[in-house]
Amino acid sequence: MGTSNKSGDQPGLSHSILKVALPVPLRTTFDYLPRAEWTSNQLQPGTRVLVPFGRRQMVGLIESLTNTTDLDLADLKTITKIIDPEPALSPSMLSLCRWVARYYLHPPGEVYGLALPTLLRNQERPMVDVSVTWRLTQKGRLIEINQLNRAKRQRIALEFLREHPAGLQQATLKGFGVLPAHLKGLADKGLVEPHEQSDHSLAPVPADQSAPTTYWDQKHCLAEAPLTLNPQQSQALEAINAANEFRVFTLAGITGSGKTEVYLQAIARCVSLGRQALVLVPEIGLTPQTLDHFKRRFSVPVVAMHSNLTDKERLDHWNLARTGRAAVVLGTRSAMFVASANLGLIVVDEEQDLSYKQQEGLRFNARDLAVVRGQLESIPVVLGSATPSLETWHNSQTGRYKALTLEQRAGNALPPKFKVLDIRQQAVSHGISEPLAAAIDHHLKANQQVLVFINRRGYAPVLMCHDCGWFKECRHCDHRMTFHASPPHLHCHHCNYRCKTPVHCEQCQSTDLRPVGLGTEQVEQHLSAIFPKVPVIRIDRDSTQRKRSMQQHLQQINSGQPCILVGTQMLAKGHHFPKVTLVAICDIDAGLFSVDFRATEHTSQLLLQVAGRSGRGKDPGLVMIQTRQPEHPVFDCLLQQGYFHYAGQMLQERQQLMMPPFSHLALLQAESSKPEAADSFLQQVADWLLPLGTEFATEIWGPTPALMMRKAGRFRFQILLQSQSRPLLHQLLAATVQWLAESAPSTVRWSLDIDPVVME
DNA sequence: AGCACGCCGACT
DNA sequence: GTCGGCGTGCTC
Repeated sequence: MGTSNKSGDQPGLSHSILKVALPVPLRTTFDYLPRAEWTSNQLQPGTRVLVPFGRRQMVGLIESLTNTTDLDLADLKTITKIIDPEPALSPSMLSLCRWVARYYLHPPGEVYGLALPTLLRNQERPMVDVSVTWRLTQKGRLIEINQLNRAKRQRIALEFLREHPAGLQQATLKGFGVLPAHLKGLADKGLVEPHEQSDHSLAPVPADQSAPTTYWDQKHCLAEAPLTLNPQQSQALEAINAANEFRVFTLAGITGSGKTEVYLQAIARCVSLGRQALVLVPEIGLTPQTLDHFKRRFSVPVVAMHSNLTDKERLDHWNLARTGRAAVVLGTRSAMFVASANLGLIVVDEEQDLSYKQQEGLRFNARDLAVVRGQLESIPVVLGSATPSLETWHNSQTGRYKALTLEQRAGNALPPKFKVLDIRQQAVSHGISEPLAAAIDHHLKANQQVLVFINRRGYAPVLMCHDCGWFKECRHCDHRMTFHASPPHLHCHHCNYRCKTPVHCEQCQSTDLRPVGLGTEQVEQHLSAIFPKVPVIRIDRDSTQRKRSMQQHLQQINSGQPCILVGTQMLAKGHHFPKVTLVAICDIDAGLFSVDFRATEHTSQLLLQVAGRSGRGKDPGLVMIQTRQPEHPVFDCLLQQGYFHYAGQMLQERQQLMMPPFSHLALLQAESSKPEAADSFLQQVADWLLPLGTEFATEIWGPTPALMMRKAGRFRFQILLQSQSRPLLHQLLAATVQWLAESAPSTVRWSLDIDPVVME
């Protein structure tokens, strides 16, 4: 700790120190000095800079300006250079990032890194692509070309440039074998000169000169006519449109009730006011169809933001949004960090979806950040869902969020009928009971399609020795290997380890190894056997790995011919299958009895989502649920009285147990290659934490082994912290993180999950 | 995270 | 004798 020479002691040196965030896993920024010739305009927070760090140069971001430092002023290094002529992050994005770093107790440099496209994170690449054009100088125009006979490429370049007096792009010249070095050679001789030009891909010029900040025609935002809204939809739309400051709306509507149309019209109104909209969809929901739907509706620029884009595409889209040229940004959770110059509305579709929670690194929840960002930017936020998360539902019940409800199915579609099949006394073959098989047959004969849902891929979750009960476990995880039939192999779904199918039992040498339990492959095979004339289409991660296979499957389904769809949750989300009239849920029981206190919530949401795939056309839908637990309250309460009633019941249970949303959780995990290291370290943490529990009104549970103690060859332990006071919990966590960063041995990796949603 | 420095095993 | 294993420590 430096005590002398604090710059703050020196008069006249206001704001002469820059706090720079660097992409290192340290919970601090680093202080640097600017060069004397730089103006404060060049040094605005959010600007990218190159700085010496250790013995290398790193790209960082000016976090703030200050005039004090904890170090000796003489120890500070000087910023090497300013990379961009303007800040990469706006003040509001900086505020969001600061909030995130504080709330999730995460290294600031990594948070800012998330808000920048990869290409800008560690490269010295300019923010906006500048394509370099070369043209001849006066000397280059006049020189006798034979003087370049000894430099063949330079001569070629000069010849080309003489044919194109307006100049040629460096990339074009490269196509003729002229490299930057050759051009540099010519430039050194004074024959050519570079001429910088901003990338034309960012070109759409203001259509209306009187409104220079908007890059589209506000009077003509729509490319196709909106649908007619029913009274409830209109009411919801009006409520959203009336909000001109921060306000969170929950749009709760059963599947098919037309939430999307409400979003689209709210977005239309937002862009007609010249402002931008940010729309978040679940990972699996951002299909080309969704994007097409938006692009078809709007005549203003819509850009996508998701992990399948190339780095260059992401940079371009980011720039379009940042500079206000993209009217709508449609993306997955990471899109919450995309800056928009003039954001007017945030929509989060299917807000309960687990893919909004990042499960490693910075474990943020994009839905929660939507609310924070809405508040920072003073704009309305819409959280839409047929089956809202209990947190969101609770907030809308207590009036913190404004509840909007859609109860009518759009068009003439009727709600599906539910039938619970008690299969305890039934003959069940490969997961399909006789009454279910009969119902499938019936629907197929009526020229309808059938969807069979099993949330497990592969053939069977276990391949077991019939003589002694032995089964193969993963060599890296505490988990059985899943049996896959085509091609035959064993596969660990937790670490991706694969091996050959064993021929005999490793314990008793018996060759009688049998698949136990259900997977999509098995059901597909069985249904093909009993309905040989009907195509059976399996949709899961394995069957859709090839690039266009999902699209091909969807095409076949949309042709409308009778067929059976077998699949995992991939089928449950976001698809519209108008010809499906029967949905079968084979194996719901596993989801009802999990140790995770959120299991019933997630299972009921998934069940209704799958059910919602049926009867979306003109024919009514039937949902058959096979179970050995027909008396479970989920069936009575959820299916008879609906999700909102069931949500109320689940909330009461949560309140009795003082679980979220009636308390706040944080999960501290530690892992190491040797079990003792992580365990004993967490024991130390617990010893340190326990005496503080009372003072900070926080309960400390653990350390306990993680549900799967060994995963991918590492041993995992955890401590769960629970408190009714968010600020106190947070204070305790902040102190804990500091303690951890100082004292964790290098063999132990730890992570902190604030507001965990799945307790692995 | 990188990248150094630093102290003990098998090798051109 | 050295090349190199990864443990520890530091980065404004």
